[in-house]
Amino acid sequence: MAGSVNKVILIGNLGKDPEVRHLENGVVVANFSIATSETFTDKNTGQKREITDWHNIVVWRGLAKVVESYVKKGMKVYVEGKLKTRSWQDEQKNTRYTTEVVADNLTMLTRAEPATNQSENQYPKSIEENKSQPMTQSIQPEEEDDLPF
Amino acid sequence: MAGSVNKVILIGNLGKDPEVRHLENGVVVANFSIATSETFTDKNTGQKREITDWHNIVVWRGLAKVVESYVKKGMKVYVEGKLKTRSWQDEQKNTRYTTEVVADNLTMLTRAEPATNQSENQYPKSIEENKSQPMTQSIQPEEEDDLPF
Amino acid sequence: MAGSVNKVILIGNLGKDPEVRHLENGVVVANFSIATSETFTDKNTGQKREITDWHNIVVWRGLAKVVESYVKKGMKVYVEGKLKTRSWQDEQKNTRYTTEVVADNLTMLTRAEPATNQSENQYPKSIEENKSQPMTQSIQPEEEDDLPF
Amino acid sequence: MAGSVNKVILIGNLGKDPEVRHLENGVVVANFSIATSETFTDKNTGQKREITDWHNIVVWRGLAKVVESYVKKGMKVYVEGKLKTRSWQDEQKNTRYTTEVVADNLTMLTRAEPATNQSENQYPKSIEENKSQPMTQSIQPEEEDDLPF
DNA sequence: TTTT
DNA sequence: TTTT
Repeated sequence: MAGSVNKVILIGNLGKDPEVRHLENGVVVANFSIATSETFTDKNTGQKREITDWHNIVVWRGLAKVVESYVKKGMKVYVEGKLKTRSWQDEQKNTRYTTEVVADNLTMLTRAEPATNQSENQYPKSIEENKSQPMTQSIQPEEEDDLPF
Repeated sequence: MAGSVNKVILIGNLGKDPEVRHLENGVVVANFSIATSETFTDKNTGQKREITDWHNIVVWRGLAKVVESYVKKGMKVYVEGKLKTRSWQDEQKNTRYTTEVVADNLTMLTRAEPATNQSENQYPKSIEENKSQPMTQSIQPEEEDDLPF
Repeated sequence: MAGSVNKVILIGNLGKDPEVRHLENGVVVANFSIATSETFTDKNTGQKREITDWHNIVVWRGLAKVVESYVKKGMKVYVEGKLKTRSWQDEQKNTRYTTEVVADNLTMLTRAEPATNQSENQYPKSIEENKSQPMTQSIQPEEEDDLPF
Repeated sequence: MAGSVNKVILIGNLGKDPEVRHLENGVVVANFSIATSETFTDKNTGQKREITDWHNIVVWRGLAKVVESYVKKGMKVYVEGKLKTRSWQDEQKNTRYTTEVVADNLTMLTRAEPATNQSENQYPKSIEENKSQPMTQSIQPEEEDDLPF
């Protein structure tokens, strides 16, 4: 179909570290999920309540490598991409559907630190060295809080 | 969580007429799906191929009434809303998930004609006359209140 | 500055045919403006009124060539791009500012017909025939290549 | 015109504290500007360069009151709104144009501290105490009514 | 599973 | 005028 648009814009925090796979052909894929939330007033109780939505994000190739190196649990990110629903077979041979956001733009809104498999902060030296490397392409770290006003 | 954004922007065509339900409390809900597509070149064959994605749209209340009256199969619409994934139980008591776009803004990009139950094109005269009228204006939701999505 | 986003999404109709320039270095630039409008109720008179906003669009290179060939006065287009404000000197040597949308994505929402210099509707037959052809496909910037999502 | 869309999405930092005016009819308006930037490689020198764009933001009513209380110089914000160009007369009676983003949604991406008139960091004690409070939640406009932009 |  |  001609003349269509498919665009998703999200800002949210990662619930876990990304899962990164290096495919046999050398292509890299990263998956992670981010939470957004909204507050509303419960009609019955009059109380404020918060609803959290979780969004599955997929990134490919160069962007996946950046995610592998810099994006991790708890960080806030801006994600721009397309909605894609893919089908798969479950164990009972039912067709099931999963909707994901295939991101083609990602900006970190939290200060970046190199991601590690040991997310409990025991960085090996090689990762420390990454700290002094320039950031890859359009993706840059960002200071979110503690501004010196 | 503070500081999150959840926004989807789609332009696509309806595959079928919307399904509209009038709930017992008087609230109206409309569901429909729209297709977006993108073309890409198949790496192996060098051929152009088209991938179509289908998106489930939900609209509530006043916007649902407009959909009921004016939006139907084949029309192209602009939809703006939020990504929501809801869980439900299938017959085998498995938890399953469906992702939808809950729209809070909808603009018809095809000239509107009143929707009918006879979507097979037997328009009464008054509707034929509408064909020469200018396109219906942009539609906004009348309220943004505590919705139980 | 890291972590910034600059995005504009417009759907509107062209007021005039685009102006296209071929620069000495071979680069092509196209300029055109599109109108969006919104209706509101005048507080004093209770009357519905419509406000029209005009937006200056700039497209470069391959996208400008497509605009040159297919986009013309009256067509409805989807435009996605960045806000840019540039300064210039008027005749009295005052610094003045013009804000434009530099588009990197453009989709025709009106059935495309090849643009002509005779925009006053004296279409040669070959263009009339185009009227029955399916809408021209979505136009993407050059860098969107064969991705196997 | 029917079927139009006018949407701007920005993430950037405020260059100065907002200017807030309380109009005679009680309506509040806030103006501020935010910077976005992008980096690119200079074709001639091969050097990385950064271009900063400044965007004029206007917010009305309830949202302006929140800006008055919480948003200030240096903070990073998400802004969603409409592009509006208004004309005015300069001293030489030339018609000039200014383009602004009239925001209807604003989310602080920096931890909020109450704005003060003394923006030179002489916080009274009560405001220091506020520093330990959680970030203000996402801010929505309380109404979308007949605005005289 | 995140975040305030 | 911001930010890194």
